[in-house]
Amino acid sequence: MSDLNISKTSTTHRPVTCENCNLDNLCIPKGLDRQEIGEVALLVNRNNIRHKGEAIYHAGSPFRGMIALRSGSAKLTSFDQDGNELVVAFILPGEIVGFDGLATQIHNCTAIALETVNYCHLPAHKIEQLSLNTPSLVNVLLQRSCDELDSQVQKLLMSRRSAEKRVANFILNISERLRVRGYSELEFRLSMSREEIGNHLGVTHETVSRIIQLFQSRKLIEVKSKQLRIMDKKELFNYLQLAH
Amino acid sequence: MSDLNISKTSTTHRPVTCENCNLDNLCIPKGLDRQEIGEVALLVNRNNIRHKGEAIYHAGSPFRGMIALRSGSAKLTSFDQDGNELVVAFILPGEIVGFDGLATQIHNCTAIALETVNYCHLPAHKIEQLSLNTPSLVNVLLQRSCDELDSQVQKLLMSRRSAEKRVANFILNISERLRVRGYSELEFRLSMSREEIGNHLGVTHETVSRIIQLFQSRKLIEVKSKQLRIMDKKELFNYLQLAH
DNA sequence: CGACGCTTTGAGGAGATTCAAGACACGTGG
DNA sequence: CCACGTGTCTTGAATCTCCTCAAAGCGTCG
Repeated sequence: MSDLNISKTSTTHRPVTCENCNLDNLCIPKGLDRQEIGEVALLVNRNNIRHKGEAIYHAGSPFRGMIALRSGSAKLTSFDQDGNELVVAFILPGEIVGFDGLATQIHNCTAIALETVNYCHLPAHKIEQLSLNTPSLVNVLLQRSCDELDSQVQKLLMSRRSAEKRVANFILNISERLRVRGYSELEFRLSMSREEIGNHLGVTHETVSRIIQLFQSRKLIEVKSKQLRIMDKKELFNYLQLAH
Repeated sequence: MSDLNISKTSTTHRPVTCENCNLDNLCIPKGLDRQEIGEVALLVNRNNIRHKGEAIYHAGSPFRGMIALRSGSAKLTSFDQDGNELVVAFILPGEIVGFDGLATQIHNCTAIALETVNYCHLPAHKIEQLSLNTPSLVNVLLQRSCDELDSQVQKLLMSRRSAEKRVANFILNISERLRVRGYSELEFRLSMSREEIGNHLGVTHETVSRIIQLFQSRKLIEVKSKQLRIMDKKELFNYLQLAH
């Protein structure tokens, strides 16, 4: 059972809306005031489910709107002209996808569940509606999309470093994102395959495997299949600073 | 004298504003109606000049607002913790920078002129102002920022291909962007150094140089220092399709 | 005209890939 | 509950692409 599947929703019996969602400080509502959150909440479809391997949306299909993950994890992928997959990002609870369809109104990427996911959906036509009544929503989307741009630049910076540093950074990055979401930062399950990690980082799955074993042999981490435990976070961090 | 410096502004003697700018179908006004363009035009500072090597804004400084290049060219760069430069993008007339400061209100990147540039400036505080009177402006910014995200994904896809393909794609990409802007698509001046090209593509300047010479020896291009002529565009394009 | 920076070219080496094979984990059905 | 089969992960050896280091050529600008 994946750590990411553990339900963290409120224990009351009221239906969960944006107002009482535990992810409100991460997701679309971040930065909106109470009233604005209420307006968004009215337009969001909740409790959509996808199982492992199922797509939330497909590249080439019309813009569906914004998707906010509530539980589980997903990957955002793109395909080149030969059909080769590129894992653009891994998506954790509270994170938003869909920007890849906003500019052209056609999705540029495919979002696929890595395990059972529950997500909220703000449909495309309701975004236009909201942008008239609640202009600050568009501001929020602009903010999030620029956040994405910033993190793309970070990924670009990492892509110039060695395979070891990329893997170390990947582990620390996932760890930090889980921590912010209230999960354990030192012990978690990697819901994606070595192949998908490698694809995302720009190395082969063999290289990922070798580096994970190397980190294990140096007592930086402990790995049993997809389960991962960080044993020496500080030293793992040092890896990123080292020359060479 | 750089091709990019050739003035393409209207030949009338009226001052240039967004309404009669030749770049209106590329820049911020793209997608806005006449009235909205007028509103934007009132808030834009025009005719800002920077010379080669000068910064338009610096990483770490407060968000300046959006910058639209009118003539010349620039590079958008980021720096890692060791001060290593990463060339995130090259900027041509009609293109917009500044998104890197929008999310955090602190610029994440530095924009530097590669030759004398003339740019328009939509100050940060006026953006807030516009977002109230002209909500569609924020929509436009959201569109552009998602465009940027799409093109980042394209760059990510290219970064998985061989150095030769990256250079071929780079040349074709610049060529296409110049064409759309009304410049010659087959003969132009590369305002950036081999070092900067390599940095942007993730290869060394020696490798860029070798590949440019290779393309020249195969009669795909003709290069004299920074001046470049595409001799066989079709064949250059084929390079991208080939396996291996 | 000289000096500096940018570009080109060469030789050797390192890091990551490719190909191949074996180990392990997980889900299915007996 | 265990045996089996498939897909994922690990490990090894050979290869290759690109980098590093070094030096020479060229262009540009004071």
